[in-house]
Amino acid sequence: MFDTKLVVDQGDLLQWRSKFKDKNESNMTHKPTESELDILKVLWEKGPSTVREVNEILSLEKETGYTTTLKLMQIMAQKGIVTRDESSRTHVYKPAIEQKNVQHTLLNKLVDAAFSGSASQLVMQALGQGKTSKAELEEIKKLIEQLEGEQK
Amino acid sequence: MFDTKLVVDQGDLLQWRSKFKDKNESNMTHKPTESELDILKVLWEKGPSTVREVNEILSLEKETGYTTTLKLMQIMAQKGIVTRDESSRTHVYKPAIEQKNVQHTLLNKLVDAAFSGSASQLVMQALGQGKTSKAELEEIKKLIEQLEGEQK
DNA sequence: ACGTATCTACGAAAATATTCGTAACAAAAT
DNA sequence: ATTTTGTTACGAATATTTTCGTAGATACGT
Repeated sequence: MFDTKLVVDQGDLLQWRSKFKDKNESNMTHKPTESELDILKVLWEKGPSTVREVNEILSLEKETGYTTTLKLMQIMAQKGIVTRDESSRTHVYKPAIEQKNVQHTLLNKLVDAAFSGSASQLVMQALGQGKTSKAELEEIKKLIEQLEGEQK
Repeated sequence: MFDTKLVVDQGDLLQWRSKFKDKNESNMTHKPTESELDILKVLWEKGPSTVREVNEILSLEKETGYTTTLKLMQIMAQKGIVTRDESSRTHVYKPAIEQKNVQHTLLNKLVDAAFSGSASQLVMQALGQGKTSKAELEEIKKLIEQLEGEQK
């Protein structure tokens, strides 16, 4: 028997794994990379956009080559983080994951990684920065009261 | 005139920049990598520790080679993220940056990256997860009231 | 029709982060 | 004294993320 087909190096294996993931766990908790998140941010805020539009906005912050943005968005499409409308020549991309979901994932990661798992620590640190307006504080207080009511 | 010394490629330049940073901005906002953060977490929680101790704890979560942990901690020492006591043969490492600082940095990064700059959005999302006890909610409410008092 | 601008696809280089093998040495055990 | 164990240092291999150059195709202006 030949075993040629069974010879697989680790690199291939890892690549295969991530492809598998992509296909089968489309509703998993995506962890966009930092650059990907930058792009998502634009799409969430501005709605469906072309590569050029996204690149223009990113360029305000940071020198960013057009093909760099293009490539990233292509990768994101492949990963299922965004979808794109290819009906016209210049494709239009939109997010395929909700901002809420990503917030949820990253928040938990942060709580776990830097706040010893204590969400309230994180909240207090966040409030302590003085960036929160009186109205927002009121709103948060309301939420807390509501939550306290729910708890038995 | 010779201009040989002025020929510098981009790779070198970037490397030089990061070295410069390391030397001169020791109190800058360090952005530990994910692995580095894992290690810091242990050091913050357990206090000064040896590589073996850290590695043992990390191994509970995830297969982690001893020399991998060692190398990471050496790099961190070089970056100034940790310091180490070399007086005995087995070095003892301790954090050189405060958990508060890292929390602050990462929190701001997250607010900016995923919450469109709105800290209150983040807070509400965090509270909404139902992971916060009644006592903690009370504490947060007190903080809010205190903050409201301060604001003119 | 021709040239210019714009777009996608793609591969590969560069930058960054992580993992690990090996050597050298010191301490401890036998 | 010799072996075994534990430790650091270090370089290199892997993996991941980011950047970019180039080719080919399509639209647009003249």
